[in-house]
Amino acid sequence: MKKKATLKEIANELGVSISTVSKALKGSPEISFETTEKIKAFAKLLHYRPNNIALSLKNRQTKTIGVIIPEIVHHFFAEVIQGIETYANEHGYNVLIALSNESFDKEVFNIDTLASGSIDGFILSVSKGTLQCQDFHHLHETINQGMPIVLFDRQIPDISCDKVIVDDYQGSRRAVEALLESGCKEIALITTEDYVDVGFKRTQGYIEAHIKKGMPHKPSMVLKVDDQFFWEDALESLERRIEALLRLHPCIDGIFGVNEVYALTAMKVAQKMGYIIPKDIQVIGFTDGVLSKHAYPSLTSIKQHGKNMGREAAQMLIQRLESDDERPFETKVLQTELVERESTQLLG
Amino acid sequence: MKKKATLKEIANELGVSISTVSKALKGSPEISFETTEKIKAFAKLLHYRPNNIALSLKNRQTKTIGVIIPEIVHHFFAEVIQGIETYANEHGYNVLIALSNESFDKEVFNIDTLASGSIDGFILSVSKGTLQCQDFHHLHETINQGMPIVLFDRQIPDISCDKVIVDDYQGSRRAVEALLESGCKEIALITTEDYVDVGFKRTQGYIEAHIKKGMPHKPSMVLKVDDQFFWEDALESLERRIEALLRLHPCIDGIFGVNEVYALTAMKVAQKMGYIIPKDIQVIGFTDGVLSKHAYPSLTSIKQHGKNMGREAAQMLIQRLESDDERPFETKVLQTELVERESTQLLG
DNA sequence: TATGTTTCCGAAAACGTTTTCGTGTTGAAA
DNA sequence: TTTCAACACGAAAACGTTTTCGGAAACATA
Repeated sequence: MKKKATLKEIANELGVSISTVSKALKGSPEISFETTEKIKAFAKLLHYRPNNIALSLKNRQTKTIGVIIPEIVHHFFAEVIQGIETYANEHGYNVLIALSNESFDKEVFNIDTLASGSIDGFILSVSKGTLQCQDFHHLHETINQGMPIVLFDRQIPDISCDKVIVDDYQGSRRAVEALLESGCKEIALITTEDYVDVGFKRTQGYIEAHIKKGMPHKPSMVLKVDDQFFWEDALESLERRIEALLRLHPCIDGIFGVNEVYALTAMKVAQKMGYIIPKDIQVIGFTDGVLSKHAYPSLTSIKQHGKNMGREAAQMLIQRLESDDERPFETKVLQTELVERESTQLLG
Repeated sequence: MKKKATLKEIANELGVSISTVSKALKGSPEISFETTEKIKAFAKLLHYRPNNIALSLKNRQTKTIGVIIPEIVHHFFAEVIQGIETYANEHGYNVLIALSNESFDKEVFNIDTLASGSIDGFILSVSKGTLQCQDFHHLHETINQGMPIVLFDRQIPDISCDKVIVDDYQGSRRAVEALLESGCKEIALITTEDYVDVGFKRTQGYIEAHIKKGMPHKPSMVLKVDDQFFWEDALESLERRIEALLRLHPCIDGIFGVNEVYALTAMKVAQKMGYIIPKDIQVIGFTDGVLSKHAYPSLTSIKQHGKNMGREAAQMLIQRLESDDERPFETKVLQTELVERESTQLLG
């Protein structure tokens, strides 16, 4: 590896001072035309590129915000990042992304490395690993250290920072209500274990919808899937469990999946078993992503407006970065939208 | 925003020197036990976190590699990043991701900001915008500046750096040959415009397969889609064009899509028109991602081994970073694999 | 000639850290 | 008492910038 050119080298070669080089390169009127030209030409020859890191050392800010997400394949996270990027770029900030891969250790590591100089603030969605071990010391440390954090999507209590979340409860309730209103009597729920906050809330919405409509909800119609590890045959295992559920309850005429994959897999299993979608069984998923759109039949789902979420998060962070007053921390709750496609026959 | 604690502050408060604080915090035996304890306690109180940026200024390296990808929603890119991360972490490097959103300007901007201090080297897949305007000055500058680059997936000629690519030509040829061998007579191709390198190569493979098998290939069976802009009704437009193609050639009994979405959409349209997959029409897609797996019927496709690609890229980059000798630049060509699922009835 | 005003440039500090090389104090061995 | 090592700590340089301040030279004015 060649080493990089510096102001000092240019200055030495040309027999001028470092300050002169710096000013010339910035086009300062202090420096004469000839000197400026000479320096610029030589800098170009050496492929000089200023070292911003030295700069941020001086300025104590990097104009960069760090985003840490648990997973990159997730369409929802991709949308959020789009939203963050758009807003951040409009306001002169750059965005850097790092992955936690749902692991507590990697989350801590990434926060540590980024927090120490590379960025001005964080936008992050905590990993499942962190949610499980309930260890938030890294977040507290970062906040105490004076670096603002905005949490999105996955909620955690007892942490003092801005948050943007989706109204999972409402969204899920409306979806299940819509199914009930369109005539479904027996709606299965495919959800995660309760320690995943969003899974829990969506489950709550499912239950509340039944209560509100005066319908009974049977716990045996709820399938809780532990998706902690993405082992090889996770999908097959899921399919088998769904098939068992459908065999056990032939009366099922509606399925609500707490995410795209659950809903889609359920639809696939049902189709293989001979059910016609949406005639025999109607299906709704949470999180509106590529899978829903490209499925056959395409999947009715609850859209989370990931871009908005990203925008909101970026806005909250940048506001806090650029003001000195200590405003109280906010929590923004974003509403969802029911996008109807071919997997349902809803009313209205 | 609170300001961050520094060594100097700790030193002043405790009436010792900066060097003493630094050494104490690092657990140097030079410093007495009591002093060390006192300093550590106080540092904790102040939520001190060392500023790595100052360090990388000294060391002239950051142990971080930058990855720039055109899009984040793409499953293939996600896999590549997984591969990069795994290898990089194993070798003590951190990974930072930035997005170009297929835009030339953003690619340049990201390279500029990252290149100036934050990272030691790049792994990147050039944006479509860059491919179109054919302006590679930012890459040349970065390389000349002494920062190594590894290009992956999308090829560009005349640029001196390491590259990792998929054998698009072979992969595509094998897929089409497999279709022909299983009895297909009329295979439609859905591909991109030729300026997208991978699209072009996959098209070549399609043509060569026909030539090798002594089958005629009709240009009218090839649908070239311009996917440069993801405008609102891109999908509907694609569907209409595929439908038109199928109506024009009722004899079509095989479809090869140059990516997941093309193949999947084709399958969906065919199903809507009453064709049974794979009995009436067999379908294969390039790029094996989530969509293929979750489709119904699931899609036979050409797996690109994104993780391997990421590993290879990371390995090449780190090797170059850690050795001084100027090895000649390499280009690694990775083979593909045909993953058979439900959308085909291949032989053997 | 003496004074003021440009014009052009350099010295030096600052940012936060690590590290090398002192230096002063102790205690022990000669 | 002298000599030496061990110990505990500090001073200062270095990394690459920007910026403030100052100063020398050239020129114009009185």
